[in-house]
Amino acid sequence: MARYAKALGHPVRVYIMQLLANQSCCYSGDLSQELPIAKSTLSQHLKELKESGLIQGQIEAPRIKYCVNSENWEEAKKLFKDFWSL
Amino acid sequence: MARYAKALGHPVRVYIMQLLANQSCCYSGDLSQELPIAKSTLSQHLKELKESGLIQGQIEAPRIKYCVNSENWEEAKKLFKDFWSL
DNA sequence: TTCGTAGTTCGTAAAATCACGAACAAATAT
DNA sequence: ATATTTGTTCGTGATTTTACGAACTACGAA
Repeated sequence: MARYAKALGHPVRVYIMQLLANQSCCYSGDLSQELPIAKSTLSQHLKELKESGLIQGQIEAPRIKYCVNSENWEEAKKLFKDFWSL
Repeated sequence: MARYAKALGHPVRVYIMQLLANQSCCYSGDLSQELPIAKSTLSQHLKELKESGLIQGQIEAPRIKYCVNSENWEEAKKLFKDFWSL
């Protein structure tokens, strides 16, 4: 729970997850264009999201596709659902 | 959203909020007994929860009663509910 | 008034976070 | 073979977080 919450504890990461929650997958480049941060900074945020388990990345040709990690996403969802009594 | 998530990004603070979610109010001393951390550390966590808006403290005789800040709690609840599509 | 209780604030230190540019790796395109 | 695109990793700082003990404040009890 705290691990997932921590991962969502930064506006950029919330933004990314909201995007992924809608379209389930995206490329780092897409994010890079929309967000006013350095590529390396973005990469770091993606890494943190990956380490939290919320997302996973798969190589696809020249770029990397980031997707929600469904299993952990559902786990987190349940934890938060219970936490907020939803 | 990120602000609330960040506040919940530590096990001790999650514990405190889970407790408060059930009984709505508690004293720092109660927490101090249950948690294996220094009083000052606990005080800091409570301060962060206060600054995030999730709780509020009111002086009551010699001790301080911490309660859920209902308004912000509901706001956070809604934000998370929407975020997770619950 | 003096003591004990409850809790905060201060000072300190170690670790983690956030952000950037530069250098790098891997694949594709020219 | 060289250049371009895509993204990671490295090195560096500034800031924040986490944690502790010690000192302090405020209140009630003896």
